[in-house]
Amino acid sequence: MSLKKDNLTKNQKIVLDLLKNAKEPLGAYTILFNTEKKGIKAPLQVYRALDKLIENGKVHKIESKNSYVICTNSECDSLKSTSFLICQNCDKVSEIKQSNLREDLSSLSKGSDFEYVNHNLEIYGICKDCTEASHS
Amino acid sequence: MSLKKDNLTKNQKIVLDLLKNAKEPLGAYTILFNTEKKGIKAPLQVYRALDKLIENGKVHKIESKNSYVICTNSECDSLKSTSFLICQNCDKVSEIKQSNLREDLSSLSKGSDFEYVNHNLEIYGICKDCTEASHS
DNA sequence: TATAAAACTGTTATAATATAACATATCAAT
DNA sequence: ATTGATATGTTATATTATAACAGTTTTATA
Repeated sequence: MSLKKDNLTKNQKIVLDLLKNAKEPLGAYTILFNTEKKGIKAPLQVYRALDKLIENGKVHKIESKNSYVICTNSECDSLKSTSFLICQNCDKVSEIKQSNLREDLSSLSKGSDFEYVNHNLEIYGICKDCTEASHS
Repeated sequence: MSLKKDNLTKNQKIVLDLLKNAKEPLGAYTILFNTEKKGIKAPLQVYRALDKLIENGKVHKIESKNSYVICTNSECDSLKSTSFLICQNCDKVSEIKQSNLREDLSSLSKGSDFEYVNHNLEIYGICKDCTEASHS
């Protein structure tokens, strides 16, 4: 029957759990330091877990920060494309869920005779909370 | 009179010249190895030159590749935002020049109560040349 | 249920990317 | 000429990521 098992392995669960509770993106070595008590001892164990979690679409990498966040986009149709709003003040990251972004970028690419496959969008600015805080 | 001098320094020129002639994005250490004959001897000299060139908008960093390209966008209004088409086949990079992208992303951000400042967009796919080559 | 293939683990070492710290030199405005 | 800002040269080190290899567990199926 070969029902592809989707369960996570021990190390993958440890890393995913940490990211679930993180308030901002975490670097691989921050993940390492915070999972040592749970048995993860070497960078490779972290990177291997991250690789699989990214492959599954459960985690994304923020390229411009070399750090990792949990996927919060339940309708994440495209595993390989990512779109983020990153607050320059508090470092919080939120995922953009607008579904037509993919189509928009695809047709934008077509305008340059470029065949779109996936994308990585990182928008920097100030989040709502920080804007409000500065007005008070 | 204090006319802000915009001329580049020796190291900045060396690095910029190399990038001008590059067919694809170059990593900092590739830049280092290729400028040693011109007198650049240490990573820091490369990184410092790159920092300034990026600040001037003459060079951009491709975050997902940790590499650097010359700015080819003459109307580059926003020094800090970048938008690229990156060919997965030949590694060639072209800059997107569509001027309303900035506005589009800004209003997209507003929809999430996020105050847009700048962005970094990396679209992966297949360039025209590679598409044509594969059909022949 | 034996077994082979595939996936995951543990570990050590090392590669690739980037910055800190400090001394000196050059530039540019008064 | 002097000062303040900016650039340079250099050594050391920090940060991020992968290679290589041996051993173990899981999974599919013969």
